[in-house]
Amino acid sequence: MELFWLKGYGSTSIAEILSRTQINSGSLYHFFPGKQDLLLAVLEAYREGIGPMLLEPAWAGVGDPIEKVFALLARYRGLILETDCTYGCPIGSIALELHEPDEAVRRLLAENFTGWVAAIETCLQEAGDRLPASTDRRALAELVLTVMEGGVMQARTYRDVAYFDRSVEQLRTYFDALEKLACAK
Amino acid sequence: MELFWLKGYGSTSIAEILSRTQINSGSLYHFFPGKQDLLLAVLEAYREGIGPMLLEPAWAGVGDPIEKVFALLARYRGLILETDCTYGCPIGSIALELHEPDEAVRRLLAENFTGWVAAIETCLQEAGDRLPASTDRRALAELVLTVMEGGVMQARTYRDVAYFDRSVEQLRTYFDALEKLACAK
DNA sequence: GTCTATAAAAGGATAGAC
DNA sequence: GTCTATCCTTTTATAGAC
Repeated sequence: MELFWLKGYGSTSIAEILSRTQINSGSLYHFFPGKQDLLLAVLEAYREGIGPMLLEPAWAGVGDPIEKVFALLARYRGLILETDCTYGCPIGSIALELHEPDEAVRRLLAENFTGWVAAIETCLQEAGDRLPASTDRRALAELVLTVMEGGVMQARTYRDVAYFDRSVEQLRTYFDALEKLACAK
Repeated sequence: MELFWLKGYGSTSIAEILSRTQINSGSLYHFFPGKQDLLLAVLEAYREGIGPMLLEPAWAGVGDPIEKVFALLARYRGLILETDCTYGCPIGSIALELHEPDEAVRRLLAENFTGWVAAIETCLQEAGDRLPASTDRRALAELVLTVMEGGVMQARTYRDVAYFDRSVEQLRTYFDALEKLACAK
């Protein structure tokens, strides 16, 4: 999991995985028929971890549903800082690295996005009439993912978290405008 | 250029480049000392092509500066459709594929983003007081790039252009809100 | 500058004893 | 289930004649 995140799927060799885990070739291949099966397992682990490993820590002590959205983005900001601005979303990176993924891999990538977006969408629904009734909450939740992925990509390319911050700040301005619109009605 | 776009940098072999171009190994290495030098040349070509190959075609017949922003996004929508929703931005894909790029590569990736964003920023400045004076035009231009990259990533992962469309539609709503704000003042 | 042949290493995966 | 040894392919890059 960590090697695929740090180096990417293609650039991680089986030899490196064996050395890192102190496992022998025979044992690994006993459980995982091929390298791609390792990727499938990793993507399943990410999917299962969205709640307990990502959202719950990010949302500890945060009750307001709209603040939850920005608390999650703040968590990514922390990851960017912790990695000296080299952070890449493991799902997004693999989604762009693999140009002709197996259908099973593609589906797991999509399921990861869907799980993430669904959690945000729930927040936006909890926000009720603080957002305009006309707002497509799913589309807005997808925009939040878009902002995270696009912000992470630019922060990493420039090695500067300010690129992430500016996109998030624009998203905040958009939310403020939506709240104002909902209020006016 | 095309092979790196279609297959990624790591998954494109020199042998494939030789076969595709009908060039022999000796000739290629005479001009390009190593594979990475090919990547540098490709990234320079993309940078030089932003205007003539991307913006000018996308903006043909479009005068309104804000419509130019969405015309460019519409161009990407066309690319997504032309590739059966497998389109990946060549710059963004390589930015996420390479986890420890050479400084020269990283800088060229950043320069590509900067050129793209600068063109959008110019549009936003041309929009003048149709946007609030308080709007950070650079940050907003970066958000446009963010939306393109995030939208392309999701459309590709889901193999469905609707994911791109929804993020762009949200961006449009944001622009509408900004224009309304500017008008009210 | 271009050609063919090939080096040298790294890659994923397997064999077969234990 | 785990161990060591190794197979076979692919990969980037080079050698050296022309």
